[in-house]
Amino acid sequence: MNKVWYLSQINLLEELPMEDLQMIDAMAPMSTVKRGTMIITPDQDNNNLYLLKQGKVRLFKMNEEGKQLTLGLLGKGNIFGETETVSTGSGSAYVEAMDDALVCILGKQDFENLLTKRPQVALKMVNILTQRLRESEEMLEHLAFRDVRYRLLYLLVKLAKRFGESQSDSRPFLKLDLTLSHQELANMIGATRESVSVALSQLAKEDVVRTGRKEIALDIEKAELLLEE
DNA sequence: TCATTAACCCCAG
DNA sequence: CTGGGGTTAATGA
Repeated sequence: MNKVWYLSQINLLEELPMEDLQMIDAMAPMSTVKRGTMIITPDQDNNNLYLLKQGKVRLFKMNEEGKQLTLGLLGKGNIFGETETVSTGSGSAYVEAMDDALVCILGKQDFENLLTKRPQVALKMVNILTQRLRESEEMLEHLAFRDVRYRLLYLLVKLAKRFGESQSDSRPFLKLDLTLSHQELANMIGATRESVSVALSQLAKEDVVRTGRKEIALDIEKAELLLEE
C-alpha cells in the first residue's frame, strides 16, 4: 500500500481527486510513532494537522489533580491536530498513540491552502469537528463524575465499538484490538490500577468481560444494559 | 461511602 | 529481575 492510497482512506480527504491526493502526499511527510508517545501536548504549540493512516490514538485532557480525562478515541482514517484556525479537540488536549501508529503531518499553511482551494474539504471538516465535539462532551459527561465501575464500563463499550473484533468462537464477546494494561485503562478513566483491577474482576464474575493475558473481550449488550442503571 | 493509598503476593517472560 | 495483575486493611474526601 502506498502513501497516496492511505490518503484516500482519510475521512477528510476521501472525496478528493487523485491529483489533490498526490499534491498532499508531496507536502505531508509520513512518520511512524511508537505506542505510548505523546504526539501533541498542550505546552508545545503545534500547528500541524495530523492524518492518522494506521494505528489508534487517544485524545485526553488533564484535570486539576493531574488525572487524565479521555475525550475521544480515533482509529485509522481520522484526522487530528490543533491549528490557529482549526482545532480538533476542545482546547489544550493531549494526543497519545495507543499503539504503533503511522501519521502524515500537514503544515498549517498547506492545510489552509487546501481548505481555500477545496471548499468541500472545509465543509467536511466542519462535520467532523461537530461530531468530535459532541463525542468529547459526551465522554466528559460520562467519565467525570461517575464511579469507577461505570467509567470503566463506558470506556470498554467505546473501545469495543471502535476497535472490537467479533470472534467466531467467543460470541457475543468482542475482543479489543489493542493491548492495554490495567494501568493504562486506569489512566484513561482517571482512576488507579487497583480500582480498575477490582472493577474488572467483578465484571468478569458477572461475565460481562473476559480478560486473558494482554487481552480483553466485552459483551457489549450486557455492558450497555448495565450502563443504563 | 467509595476510591485511593500502601503494602503485600503471585505469575510470566 | 521486572512488569503486570490481584488482593486487602487503613485512610480520607
